[in-house]
Amino acid sequence: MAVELKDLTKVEDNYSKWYNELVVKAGLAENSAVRGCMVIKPYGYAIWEKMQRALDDMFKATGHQNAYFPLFIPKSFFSREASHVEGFAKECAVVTHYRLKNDEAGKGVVVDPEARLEEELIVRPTSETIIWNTYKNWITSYRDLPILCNQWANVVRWEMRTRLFLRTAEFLWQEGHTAHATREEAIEEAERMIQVYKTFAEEWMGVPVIVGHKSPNERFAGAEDTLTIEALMQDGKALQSGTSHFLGQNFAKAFDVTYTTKEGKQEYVWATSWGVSTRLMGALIMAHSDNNGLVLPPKLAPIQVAMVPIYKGDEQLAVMKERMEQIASQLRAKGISVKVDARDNVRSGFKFAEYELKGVPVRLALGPRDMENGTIELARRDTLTKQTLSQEGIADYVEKLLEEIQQNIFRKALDYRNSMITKVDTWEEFVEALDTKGGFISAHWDGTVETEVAIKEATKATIRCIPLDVEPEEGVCIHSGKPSKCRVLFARSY
RNA sequence: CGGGAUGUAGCGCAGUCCGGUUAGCGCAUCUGCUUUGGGAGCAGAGGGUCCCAGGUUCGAAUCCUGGUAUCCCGACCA
Repeated sequence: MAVELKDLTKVEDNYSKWYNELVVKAGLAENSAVRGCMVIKPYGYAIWEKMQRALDDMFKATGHQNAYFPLFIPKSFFSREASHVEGFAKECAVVTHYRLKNDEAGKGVVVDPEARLEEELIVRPTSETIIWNTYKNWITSYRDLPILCNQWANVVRWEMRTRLFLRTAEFLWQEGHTAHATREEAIEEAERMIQVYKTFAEEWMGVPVIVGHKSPNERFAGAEDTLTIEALMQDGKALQSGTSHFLGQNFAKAFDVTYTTKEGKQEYVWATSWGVSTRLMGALIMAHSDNNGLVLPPKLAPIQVAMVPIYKGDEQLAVMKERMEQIASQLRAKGISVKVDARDNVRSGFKFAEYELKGVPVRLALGPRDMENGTIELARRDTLTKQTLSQEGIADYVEKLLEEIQQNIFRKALDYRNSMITKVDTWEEFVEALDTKGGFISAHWDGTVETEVAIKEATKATIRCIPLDVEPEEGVCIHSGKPSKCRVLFARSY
């Protein structure tokens, strides 16, 4: 066993270090030899696959289809939409050549200077431009609309500083790109998809999120409106976990995508795009884990139940293994993923620690005492409690328990999140809440970019969102003192 | 891109200031015995381009010059 289990840094000591160690030690991912990129290990990928499948089902259920577009985007595409290029230009990987050759001076392989591309290719940081360049060919009539496509892909953003899952140079994501005949239909689509994300985050990941609009300053480059789901991590910092953009007619105009209406008129198409990434795994890890390791919600756990024998000698092991397989097949019949761990080269205690580190929701241990009494020991990862139960009916019990754990993990995160929303009315309260407590701060803002930027410079806190369900309330801006019509949520964030 | 640090066994590190036996420790690995209801113990073994290149020296992991990679802090991050 190559995983080193001991000495996980404590959450309170250094959150960043703890997170990093956890990701590596639990076998989820590690930094690659390539700058800023990430290697996702099989166990981590298994979680991602479950997330992917659940999301994909939700996209299909809302009428979307999968498609795939090119990795390389001609440079000129970017200059079509002015704010889009401004938003991404600083972090693009650029392909300039198409051939290598052996160095004549004998020092390995070099880029062949003769093989320079006439127009550079950009490795996609997001695919709006190449997709709208394609949609131009797909759309001529109102009969062609809507187009509801999703792409599962990897994208590259040359971030200056990276962190496993949260911000890597290359990451996996899905990006939905839809085209609509009317403004209303596109807005409805953007709102529908942010709700899909909310449902996924809360019901699958057990991570409560706040849905809202981004302030103009935090909007996606090229969007008219950006909807976001904002989650809160255990160190009190916010994490933007998914976004859905109403793009207006910006990309249709940039790529000249028009359609003929029923009345025979030419109109520009309305667009949305929406995406979530492997960053969600970072959210999952940071939202639930403790000093013993990961805590995974049952719906996303690659292994839902681990079974560990406690035994002396091969004969005992054989007997227990057989009994465990019987119980395991009862569980599997209910669609529960079970691992019977009959390895005889590591000890039981090691296995206990390992499954805790990996966040397996339920552990069943079977020892000589249990064999005698017809009992089994059940340990819950979320509460770290143990109980001895009858082997009779254990499958039914575990089935219900997994649902309870799923609920409990969400409930716990929700209670914490709710306790970390602080209402303040003055600048002093605002700064103090940020420094001593963290979390979301609900405060009045005058609605201007200048104030937003000034607050960011003074405190590093940004407007995470203007919640959808915000209630109108007269007040004055905590920074400028100008009138405000509603509260917005501030936080320091990842 | 600015500031700081690091590069020695699979992983984590000591040794470098002040050059000198065969480069060392912990974890991991392998072998044997004993153990087994929460991360086993003892004994033994294997494993090295001391980041790369050049220089100084009788002698370089150690000193000098250049290069390179990684990490941290900032800036940046729809």
